[in-house]
Amino acid sequence: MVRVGLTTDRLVRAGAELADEVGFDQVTVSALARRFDVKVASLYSHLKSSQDLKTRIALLALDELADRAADALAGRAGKDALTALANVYRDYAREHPGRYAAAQLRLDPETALASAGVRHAQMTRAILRGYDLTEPDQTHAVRLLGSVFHGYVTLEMGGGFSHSAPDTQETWSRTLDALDALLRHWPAP
Amino acid sequence: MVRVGLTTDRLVRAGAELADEVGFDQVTVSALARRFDVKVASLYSHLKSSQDLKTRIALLALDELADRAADALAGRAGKDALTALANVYRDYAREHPGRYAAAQLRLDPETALASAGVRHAQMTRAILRGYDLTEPDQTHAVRLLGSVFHGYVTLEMGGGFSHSAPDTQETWSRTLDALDALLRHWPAP
DNA sequence: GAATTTGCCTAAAAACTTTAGGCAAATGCA
DNA sequence: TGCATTTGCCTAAAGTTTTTAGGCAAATTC
Repeated sequence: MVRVGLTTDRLVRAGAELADEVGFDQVTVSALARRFDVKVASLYSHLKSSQDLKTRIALLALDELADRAADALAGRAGKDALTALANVYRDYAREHPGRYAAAQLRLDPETALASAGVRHAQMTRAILRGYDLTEPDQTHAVRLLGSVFHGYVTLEMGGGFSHSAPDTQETWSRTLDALDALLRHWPAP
Repeated sequence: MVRVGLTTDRLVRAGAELADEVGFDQVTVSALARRFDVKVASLYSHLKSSQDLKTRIALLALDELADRAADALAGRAGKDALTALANVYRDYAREHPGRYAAAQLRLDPETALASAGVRHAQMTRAILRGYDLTEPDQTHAVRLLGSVFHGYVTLEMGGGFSHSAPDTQETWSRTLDALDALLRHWPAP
């Protein structure tokens, strides 16, 4: 009996690829076993459960996204940085729809805190150093940017914009213009 | 054998309640049958499939949301209307998390066109009549508003904002201030 | 009251999840 | 090198969900 060499890591990476190919909600322990040509039960030495697999894929995606974001932000500031970060999210979602969906998985609070989610918030905050916002407003702005990035990407990928006229690339760049303008002239309460 | 009086409509409404209680992804034909104390197969006279059930719950949610939005917008304009619409989404998501999740279900294009999704876009556009935007910019703004509303509500409900300081109500109202300011001074390309 | 339709049933197959226990390959150690 | 232990994948089996097919009795129609 030849051993395939399964590890949690290989399984999670394969699960992420599977997610991109067939959709995150189609990722199943059975499908993964099939992909490795191995019996289903064998995966349970490496994964606690189906939920465990999904959580690990989510954490992988959050990590990859944070790495890309860190890369993109290096040496940039102001609108340049804003655009770069925004494009990281949008491009990642297009290249890896299954992983992006995974990154949206609701994590329990402890897992969330240990995840790269924290890095994401920090990087968004870093962008705001290029603008002139006082502390409480920075937090509001971090949340607003997160909402726009995530909301836009989700709606665009879900086909929410597909039936109307101006193409979405145009809206995307106008949205970034608008956000930049907003951050430069953040309204008082 | 007493008849329970199942109909597609009752099943869908019960499915929506179930979604709010246990989460949309836990909604299953089996669970629904259990709730009516009826055998699973009996539901298949009223529902084509599990997917069919989910789609119908999504359509119900979109409809309810559109009805609430129409109500809220009646007699309002400008920032007043903007705030009202935004709060409809946020409140609905809080009151009916399962239904709100259902509303995010990806529908096939024909179903989407027949859904209340169209009404949502129209109402968002109606708000923009209170601001001074030319045609292509209106579409960009509709998309931006949709992104912010959906993104914010999703992140807030997913706990994405829960570990930081200023409370989310404050961010929400500052976000609406910011959007209002942005629409009043929409930047040229 | 008989005929038809309708509603819920039993039965059964297929897929996924998860646990328990087994055997052989890999690894560690004298 | 040879033996003991650990590790990796296996078989077996039970539980859940989805879906189809066919049956019987209640409700509706005439």
